[in-house]
Amino acid sequence: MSDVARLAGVSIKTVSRVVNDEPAVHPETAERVLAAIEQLDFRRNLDARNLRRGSTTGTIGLVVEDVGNPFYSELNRAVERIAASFGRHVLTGSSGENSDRERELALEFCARRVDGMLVVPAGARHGYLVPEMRAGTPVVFLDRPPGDIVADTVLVDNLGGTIEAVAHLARHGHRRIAFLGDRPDIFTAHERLQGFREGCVRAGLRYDDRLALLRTPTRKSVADAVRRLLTGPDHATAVIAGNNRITVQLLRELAHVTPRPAVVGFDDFELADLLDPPVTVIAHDVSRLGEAAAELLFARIHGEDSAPRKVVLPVHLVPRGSGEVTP
Amino acid sequence: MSDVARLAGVSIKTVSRVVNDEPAVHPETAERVLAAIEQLDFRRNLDARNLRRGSTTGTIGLVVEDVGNPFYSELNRAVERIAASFGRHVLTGSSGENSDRERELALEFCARRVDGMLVVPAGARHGYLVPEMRAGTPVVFLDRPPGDIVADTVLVDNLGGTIEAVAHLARHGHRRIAFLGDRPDIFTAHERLQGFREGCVRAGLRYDDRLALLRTPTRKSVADAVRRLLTGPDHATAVIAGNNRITVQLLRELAHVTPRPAVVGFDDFELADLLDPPVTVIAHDVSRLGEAAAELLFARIHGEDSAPRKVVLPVHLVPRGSGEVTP
DNA sequence: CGGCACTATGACAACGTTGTCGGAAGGGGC
DNA sequence: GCCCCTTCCGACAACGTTGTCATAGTGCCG
Repeated sequence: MSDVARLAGVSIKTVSRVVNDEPAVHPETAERVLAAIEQLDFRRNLDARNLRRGSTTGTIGLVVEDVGNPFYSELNRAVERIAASFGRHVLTGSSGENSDRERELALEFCARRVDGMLVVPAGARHGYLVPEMRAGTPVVFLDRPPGDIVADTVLVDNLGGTIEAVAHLARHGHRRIAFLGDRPDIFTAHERLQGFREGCVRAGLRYDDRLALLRTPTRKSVADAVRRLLTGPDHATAVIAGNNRITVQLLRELAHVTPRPAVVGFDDFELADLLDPPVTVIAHDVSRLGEAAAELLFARIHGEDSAPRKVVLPVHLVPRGSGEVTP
Repeated sequence: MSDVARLAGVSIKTVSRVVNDEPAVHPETAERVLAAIEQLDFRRNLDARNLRRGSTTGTIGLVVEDVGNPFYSELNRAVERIAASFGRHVLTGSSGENSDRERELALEFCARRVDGMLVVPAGARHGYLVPEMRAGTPVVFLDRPPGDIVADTVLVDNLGGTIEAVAHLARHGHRRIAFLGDRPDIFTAHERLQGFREGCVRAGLRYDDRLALLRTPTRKSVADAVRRLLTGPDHATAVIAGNNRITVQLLRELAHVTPRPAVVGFDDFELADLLDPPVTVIAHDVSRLGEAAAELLFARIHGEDSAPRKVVLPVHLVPRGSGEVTP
């Protein structure tokens, strides 16, 4: 900046005025300064500016499990949209369902002084964020609640959705329904299992522990589950898949299984309607989830200091065929 | 920091030493300082640190068309992986295929002094980046080349892939093949169209202009294209879809069309193998694309200053059924 | 005991901006 | 001629760190 000032024959303060569009600078002087800036390829140093002004960084952090997963990328897009409307940018990170990595990312983002943070928890303990929150970085949790603290949270109705799925299958005559979920330490997986149980009870079915299997969805684990739950003499006639990854793996495994069990998947996914049979899902509005969380976060950033809120977004069953098979 | 220093009864320099893990500080003193830090919830100001050290920001920018598109989100994930291995974070932005927005994002990221930037161009002019690049921010373009400047670029073999698709369909007896692409001003769309033409020539087919349609893929435009190209007396018996969005839209439109034309899609996508019939695609390794670009970028960041490189990654046809239909 | 090396610490300047304040120049009213 | 107001501009301090250098104390060697 001082180089610019020297070249333009003014003081650095005047240069500062020009780059900040402050009034009270003669048009002719401004012109000279702009020419000098152009000539020297001057870029003002944002760090220095922020330091001096104590201003915000203009970014928010977003920690998800995997930015490559369509579910989270849709979330990411929605968050980005809201952030852009508030003139902010988004710093993203994938925890890979690893709580240490989640913590590392979240603290790193705080150290960068993001204006706020959105976190899809991977771990169950979030006390490490309390000092940050107290220090003024608002945090909103989404899709899953924080482990051991109270904070703003936006969830979807996992329980209700799974209950509805069971009811739907029961209405179509299924008496032995299996549930295939993700690791039980993941909140959504746990809650959907609860919904499964509750759904069985409400539908008057005998809940059988051996019909619920909770594992990280890999090709192998799902194939194994199919073998154990959906084939053999005492097999289930219908199955509920606990999330989009599981549904996809499951469909892949079921491609050559006959008779084919009825399937209902939690989370909608692209092309579900084009498969044969089309896949019935418990759908929820992922964009809405991201938007709601981001909007809440910006309310906090702008000073809203009411008690922590807990929002639960509705889900709804989309019947497409795969869940309407009669056993 | 001075508060911490006062509370611990040391100078701020010593506090600085502690937070930076510098040697030559007495363990007991360090303990006192750490206690004070804890008690006061001290967070060091990264802006000041960066200002003083003139250090890098530790972030790289990534501008894509839409972080919500599975293609770009996979790219994003790959970039993030490489960035993490270099201890960097990723700032993402969606241009929405709008060149002004692309420019705005790119310049904004530069103003934030990212260490480097990856850009999937939306526009055709990138002269605006020259001053930034000269000022020391390396930029690597991926998936599409920059418009009017020379810079590092990582592409996939659009031409070869489409030629192969035409050859494949021709081998299965198709003589009238249609091409459905995105807006012609998008590089990949244009190049794939060229490949389509060239492929027709090589396969000894009469190239018919009316069989190629380039539009933004919307429900309506694709439905219209299906009506015009794939039905009626003189209809094509096979169609090549120019990217993943178009393929999906196309499949949706074709769901109830008989006889069903053969289909080959550019870009692989999830569940392509589970559709009926499974969809033949020209596949390329999206993760590899992101990794190659990110690796090149980090080489530049670390001072590699050879001439701008142009990398073209291979594609390969994955026959699955939809392209092997005989007319 | 003088000299030297080493450890632990602090004073101070500097990084590149911007906010505050004050001053010079010019114009207008009395 | 004097005062006051407005417009334009610069000197200077401050933001919160860290690098440089200096200093005091300690232990060891000859």
